[in-house]
Amino acid sequence: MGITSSQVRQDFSSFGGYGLQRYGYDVESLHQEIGNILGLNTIRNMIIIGAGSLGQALAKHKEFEKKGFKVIAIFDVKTELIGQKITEHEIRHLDSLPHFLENNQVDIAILTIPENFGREVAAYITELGIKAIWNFVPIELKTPDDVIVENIHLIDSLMVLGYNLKHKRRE
Amino acid sequence: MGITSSQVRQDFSSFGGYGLQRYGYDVESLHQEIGNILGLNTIRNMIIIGAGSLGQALAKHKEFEKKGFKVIAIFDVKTELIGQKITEHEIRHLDSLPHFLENNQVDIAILTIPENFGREVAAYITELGIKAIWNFVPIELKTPDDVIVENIHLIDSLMVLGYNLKHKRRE
DNA sequence: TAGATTGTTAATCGATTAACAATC
DNA sequence: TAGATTGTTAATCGATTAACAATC
Repeated sequence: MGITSSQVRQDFSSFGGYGLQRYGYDVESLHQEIGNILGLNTIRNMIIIGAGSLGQALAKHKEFEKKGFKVIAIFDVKTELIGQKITEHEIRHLDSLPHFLENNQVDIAILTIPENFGREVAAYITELGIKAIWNFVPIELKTPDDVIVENIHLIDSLMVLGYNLKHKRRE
Repeated sequence: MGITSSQVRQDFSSFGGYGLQRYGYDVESLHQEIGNILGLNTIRNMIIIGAGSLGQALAKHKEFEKKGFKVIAIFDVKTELIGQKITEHEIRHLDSLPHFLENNQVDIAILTIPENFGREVAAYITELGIKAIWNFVPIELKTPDDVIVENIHLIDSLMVLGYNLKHKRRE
């Protein structure tokens, strides 16, 4: 992974000692422990907001659930999409979100909507009590202090790649 | 964007001076200049390897081309996918890649294949002369020194979000 | 000229790496 | 006990922030 042994030990020790001097680490229990730290043993319910091709692709992705991240609903505003089925989920209208939240625990909202709706929808869902956003919209969301945002900015990543390609620089 | 004015000036000055003291920056020409640095005015031809839902979603994404990143072909190995149309592109068999490369300039390969094929396919395409990989496979690719890799590790990002959520920490 | 803002140097901060003592 | 490897302290490195002189 391009990481030094020093860094590995340094990082592990932030969370406590997991190894046995002289013998090394027990891979099985270390793996388990890291999973605990990351909270992989608890199930997180996620909703997808924006049922475009990216939103649909994420809904179909199977790897997330294996790590405890479960998609429980998909929302959009386009009437032609409402009712359509993606995997086992019918696309719901965003207007039904407040009602949905009353009856379901939602831990994370995945934002895969067009750029121009980004701020508006982010404000809407945080007002409804969403505390974590996985943001695929290429903008910096301004959210209340207690809301956690994790960004996936695809175009930024691609531009970094383009820059490195132009300047022939690795990573 | 949560960046200090110091950092902005520091970063700009790495590439030269673009501002006028006392007056500030001319946004239009600065924007143009940053585009030049990132190479946004040159067109990059990209191919998608792996026509699953994620690969298809990226093919349909319109924002990349606006920044000069153009998808010119999609490859897979699943026979039932070959010939199927995604936007204007027919899905081609990966075996036809060498022939395709003889007749087309490819700057970037987008890897959206299952994890277990990651290393094998990366080795295959770098051997064929691909110099840049936008890697969506959740592994660290080992590639020759002159190959540029930019990773999008979705599950890592999601786990970071999960961690921050558990420990109630912002960004 | 006076003043606002850039460009640049210096200080600070945090993360990575190195060194080494603790210990199983 | 001897030696290998962890855990931790110290050194290094790079990036961010602060300070300020240059200048339009």
